[in-house]
Amino acid sequence: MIFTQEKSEKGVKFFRPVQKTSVVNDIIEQIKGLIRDNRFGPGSKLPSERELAKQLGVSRPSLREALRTLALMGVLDTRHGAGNQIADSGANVLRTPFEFLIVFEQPSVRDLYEARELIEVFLAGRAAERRTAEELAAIEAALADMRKVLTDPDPSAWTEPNLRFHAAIWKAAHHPVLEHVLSCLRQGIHLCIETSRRAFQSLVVPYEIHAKIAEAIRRQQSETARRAMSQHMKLAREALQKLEENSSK
Amino acid sequence: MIFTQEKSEKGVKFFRPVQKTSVVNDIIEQIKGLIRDNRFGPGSKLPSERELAKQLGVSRPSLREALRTLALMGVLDTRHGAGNQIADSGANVLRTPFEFLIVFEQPSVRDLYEARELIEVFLAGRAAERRTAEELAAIEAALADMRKVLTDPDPSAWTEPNLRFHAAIWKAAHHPVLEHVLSCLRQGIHLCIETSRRAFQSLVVPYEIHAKIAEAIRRQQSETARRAMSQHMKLAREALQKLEENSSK
DNA sequence: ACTGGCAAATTGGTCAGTCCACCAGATGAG
DNA sequence: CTCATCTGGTGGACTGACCAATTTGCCAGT
Repeated sequence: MIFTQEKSEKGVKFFRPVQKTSVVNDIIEQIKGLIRDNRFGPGSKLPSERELAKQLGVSRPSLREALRTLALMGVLDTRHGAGNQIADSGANVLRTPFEFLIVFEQPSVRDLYEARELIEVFLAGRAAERRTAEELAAIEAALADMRKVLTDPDPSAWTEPNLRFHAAIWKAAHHPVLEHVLSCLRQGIHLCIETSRRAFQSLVVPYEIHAKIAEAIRRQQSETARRAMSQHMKLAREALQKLEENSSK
Repeated sequence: MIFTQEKSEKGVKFFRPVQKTSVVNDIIEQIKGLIRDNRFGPGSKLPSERELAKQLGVSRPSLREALRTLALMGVLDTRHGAGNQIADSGANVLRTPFEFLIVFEQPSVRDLYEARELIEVFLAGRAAERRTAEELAAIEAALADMRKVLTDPDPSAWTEPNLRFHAAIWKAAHHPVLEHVLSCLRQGIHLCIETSRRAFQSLVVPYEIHAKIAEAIRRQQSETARRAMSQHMKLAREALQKLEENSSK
């Protein structure tokens, strides 16, 4: 047994001159801690890289490795010429990692869709329970826009309000974690949404389902919202499946 | 106005000397592509940093920023002295980002638990449908170990087989994406599992529920497995809630 | 011939300094 | 007062160097 814990502490007056595993990991942990303790709120600006490097007692390249990592993960917003600042929300934090997850596990589209269905139905139910008046308005506004483009010759006009409709429901559910997970899932099967949409001859049927969902959320009927969303997912899944069968023929 | 865009291009004949947004982003995209196309299988070793930097036509610091990011996301395993190698699986890819997500959104424990419940029930149902004989054996082995420690004076002995039991079910569900998401959720509420476990006077009741889940999975009764897991989650949630009430008093 | 330990080569970890591109606020002309 | 321009600050990227950990293989001792 060796007892050598008391290293002579230099007169450190800055942050904490690194102690743990690697310099970069330590920097990241420190910044994470600062965010957690609300020392840096979302959107607040960090000191310049040169200044921060001096305070942390590390070189700029090392600091940059840490900042880059955080930026890539969506924790920081880095603008050339301007500075680094904490991101406004954790909306993008899962994006890049999720892409790698899909690259690694290479799940089937069907599995992704089932996961989406699971969470989407859940959030629809919660949205019916917790939506505020403003959030309901956003949902119904998106629905109205969907109605407008029902007869639009360009079917891609449907995409934007459709996306907005679902996103509004997610927001109304007040569950940011699942919201972001779902957002990543949706991105993973984005192509499939596009293709399955084309499987419908008419947009009238899907529109009516969306309207049913919105109605249930308006009346705060959780179970009805869940059923309607479930029906929506089921139809979309079937359309997707039909498309796969056609393409495999 | 100065027009100085056409720098003389050195004779680069290696990979592709960077084209897009930033150097680091481009490197990450290239490596991601290499993994996706199975040019680098899981566990395979990358060239040394100096070599890779030369091939990519970038400086070592830039390359290191990229590698560091990938390492922190769990895509790469970096060992000092040895080299960089692709991770064995995407198991850790979401870990760190998820921590940041929780730091950012600061969700309530209740919300996290609801999310866990949602996915856990879903996976239990799938496990009943898709488990292989080996996976069932792993589940029942964990259950047997849980039975052994029922009378153990040290309540923390319960934790390990309990964790193994759930992990075995996740594996048997064959849905890696949701499995990893759930794993991160569980980690986020890890403390709560510990505390809620202490809320039970006896471990007999929770053991019986686990046995019920395993039985349903054995008989491949999906809906029964879902109901049992749902019951398990409900009890744990109530225990957690009771604990919160006591601590707030 | 075998084995154990030591040393050199390899590779990641860190640093200092330099130059370039970009953004923003100050500054001066209209 | 308005607007174009300039300048200081900031991030982006590179070079070169040195340190530290690991691996490898050679060599001495058995």
